[in-house]
Parts: sequence; C-alpha cells; structure tokens
Amino acid sequence: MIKIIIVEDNNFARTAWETALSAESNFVVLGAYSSCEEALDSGLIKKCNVILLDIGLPGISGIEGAELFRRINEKALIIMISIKDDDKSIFGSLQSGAVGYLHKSVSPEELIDAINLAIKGGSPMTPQIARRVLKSFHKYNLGHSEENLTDKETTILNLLAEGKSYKKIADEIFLSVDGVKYHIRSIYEKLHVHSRAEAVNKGQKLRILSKW
Amino acid sequence: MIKIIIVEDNNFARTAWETALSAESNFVVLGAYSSCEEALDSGLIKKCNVILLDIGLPGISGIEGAELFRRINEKALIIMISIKDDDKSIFGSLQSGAVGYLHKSVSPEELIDAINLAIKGGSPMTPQIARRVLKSFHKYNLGHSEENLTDKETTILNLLAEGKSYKKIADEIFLSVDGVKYHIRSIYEKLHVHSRAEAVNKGQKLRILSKW
DNA sequence: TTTTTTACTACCCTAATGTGTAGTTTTACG
DNA sequence: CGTAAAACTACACATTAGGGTAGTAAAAAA
Repeated sequence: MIKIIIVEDNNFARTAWETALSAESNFVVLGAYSSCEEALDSGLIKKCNVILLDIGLPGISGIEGAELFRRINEKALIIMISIKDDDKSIFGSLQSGAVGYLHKSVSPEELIDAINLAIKGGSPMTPQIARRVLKSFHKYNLGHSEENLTDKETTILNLLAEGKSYKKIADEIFLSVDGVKYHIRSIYEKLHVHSRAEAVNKGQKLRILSKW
Repeated sequence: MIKIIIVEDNNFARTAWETALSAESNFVVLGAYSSCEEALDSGLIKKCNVILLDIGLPGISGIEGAELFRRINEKALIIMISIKDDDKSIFGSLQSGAVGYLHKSVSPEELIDAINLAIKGGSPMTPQIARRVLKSFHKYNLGHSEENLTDKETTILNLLAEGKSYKKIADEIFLSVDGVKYHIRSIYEKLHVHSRAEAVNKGQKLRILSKW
C-alpha cells in the first residue's frame, strides 16, 4: 500500500488529485494540505511513502519544504508538481531532494504512472525537463578552443582543487616547481582567472574537474 | 525522415538494431560501424540526426567518440547504449554530450521509442539511470549539521570562489579583514579544509555554492 | 545576574601564491 | 636541416593566505 501526502494550495487541483489517487486500489492518501506548515503539523510526513509537492506555495515554499520533509523522512519520495520551468525551480527542487518533476498539467493517469514509476526506483519527469537536466551535465566548452586544457593542465587543475601546494604537485607529477607554475599560468590564461579558487570554480562549471 | 548511425562492436547487436530500425518507415540507418574510427571516416556523422553509441568500444571509446561526433555535428542526438552502469560511464557519457543512456538489453521496440523520444526533445533513460542522475543533484549534507554554513559564511564562500581577496570581501560585506578571516576559519573547520581551493571544491560538491 | 558563546577586531609571522622576466631543451613542422 | 612553438627550469619580488594568539562587545544561556 503506497501512502501519499499531497501539498498543493490550489483547492481544485488538490481535490482532483486526491480523488483520482484514492480511486487506485494500491494507493491511500494520508493527507492533503494547502501548505507545508499544515503538512508538517499533521505528523504524517514520517509515515508516508510519497509526497506530491507544489513549488509555488504561500509561506514555506515547496523547495524549502522538500528539504524539511526529507529531514523528517529520508525515505519519502518527493515529486514536485509545478507550473514553473525555470532553472531555479527545477534545479532547486532536485537539490532539495525531489526524485521527480512534473508539470502541473499532468493528467490523473500520468500522475498515477509517475507515482508507480517513482516507487519502482525511477524518476518521473516530462521529456523536456529530462533533457534540461541532462543538458546541465554537458561540457559547454567544445567550441571555445581556448578553454580546452591539455591533459597535463587538467591533471594539475585537479591537484589544485585538492589544495595541494606547488611543491607537492611538482613531486607528484615529476616536474620542477617552476614547471608546475608554467602550466598554471596557461590554465589561468585559458580560463581567464588569476587564482586557484577561481580556477577551481570555473573548472567545476566547465566540468573540467573530474568526477561527480 | 530520421537518419541514424549505429556504432557498436558486437556484430550481433549491431545487425539486430540495424534490421529493427530499418523496418520503421520514418527511420533510415545511414551506417552501422564497429568502431568510432570507422564512423568518423565514413563522413556521414555530419548528416545524421541520431547516433546510437556503445561505450565499450575498442580504440576510441564511446565517451571520447561522443565528444568527437559532437564537434562535427552539434545537432546529432547521441544515445549511449551500454552494459555498464558505473558513475564514470554514466556521467562521463552525459558530460560528453549524450542525451540518453540505455542498457544494452533494450528491446527493439524500446529502442525505437527511445529514438522517437529523443527526437521529440526528451531524454531516454532507464528509470534506474534517471534516478541516479537526479540523485547526483541532491544535497548530501542534510544530516551533517557540522557542514551547515551560516548565511554569512555562505556569502563569504561564494566570494572566495570568485577569487576575491580578504580585503575586497571585507569591503563588500562591511567587515574588517580580520572579521572576514574569522568566518573563513569557521568555514574551513566546518568543511574540514585548509585552503580556498579546497573550500570551493567542497562547496561545489556539497552544493553550497550558488547557482547552476 | 552571571556565565558562556558568538561575532567580531587586532597583530604577528611564515609559507604559499601570482606574476614578471629570461634562459634552455624538446617537439613539431615546413 | 632549420626554425618556430611548446615545454620546461630558474630567479626575483610583492602580495596574499593561513594560522596562532589575544582582547572586546553583544547576545544567548544558565
């Protein structure tokens, strides 16, 4: 039995979803609230499996709410349902722990499918959102040849990110300290920065720095 | 008409996919190769819409290949098809420009659906991969209260990431230089680091640093 | 109210960083 | 082969960063 909580300030939508989901034999709607505050007060957060959460709520926003809910119940699967599709809404939601992101225009059937998918370990998203998410991973420096670091430069940048001193880096890659400096000069020039911290920051944004 | 290129070293799989896709009225397989090198030599990369790409290829790997293909044809939609599901394969593929990631066990029908989905602006992924991707966005410091920076600390960390000197930061937030240092000491302690670069690096990973 | 903690300010000192300039060796290329 | 670019090495120098220590005022806790 999948226990669901709905948090949505629009009465019409909230009621519609509640009705639709309640009709499913393996779903039970534990509660439907119009704000995160009410949902938190209910004490049911820790007992549910799935939380359907609107972003544009009065008081505590959906993004903040997701974080709070997750602190109470790490296991609960949070699915955001929003009319917004700006970066802040999407990525903010994902950061705060949502496992899915749907547009408010979802049909009841889609909503049911989404919940089932989430339970099965998937991440319900509209195709457009999925693409946005994946695109955020893409290196965006393919064109800018200036920003293409050599292998050695990339290695050094990673060591810089770990906070290693020039000396340590030099030892590690068998170069003189000034040899290391030589490459760092190029890195800074290519990335248009003047310090380690900026280089690391930019390196992350350009996805030059290894791993996730 | 959707023009497809297949790069897969397993003859059996390659032939099976080619046959299945060719049967679709709106698909045409421009070429099916057993290595990225062959695909690049064919000169057809720039003419296709979709590239199905294996990761574990001899010679140029799928990940490297994706990057090369994308340089030639930015518009081509690259869908990775792999038996691997480690972080390096998944996130490496996404970074190199893939818009989808499927498991090699896909059925012909799923493959056809995936291509159609990609064309429509979606991102074909198995539910498990999707969840992995979304999870990579989650803040993973909800528990570790030690790592929760105060607002001022977060502000300073962001300024540190921009490479600003203590002096500049001090001016910007109306504190003495030593006041700034005071907070930086706390930041370093909370993040368990000893330098700007490390702090920035960790700040990114913990998603403390602003924006995407 | 007293005590403790938090948020600063201040000073010192050493190591590390960023940058300029210059020389040498290796590699790539016509 | 000659030559230019790339890949180092070397030295100098001003600035910054990181960390130790200490003191003060305000806020929070006891």
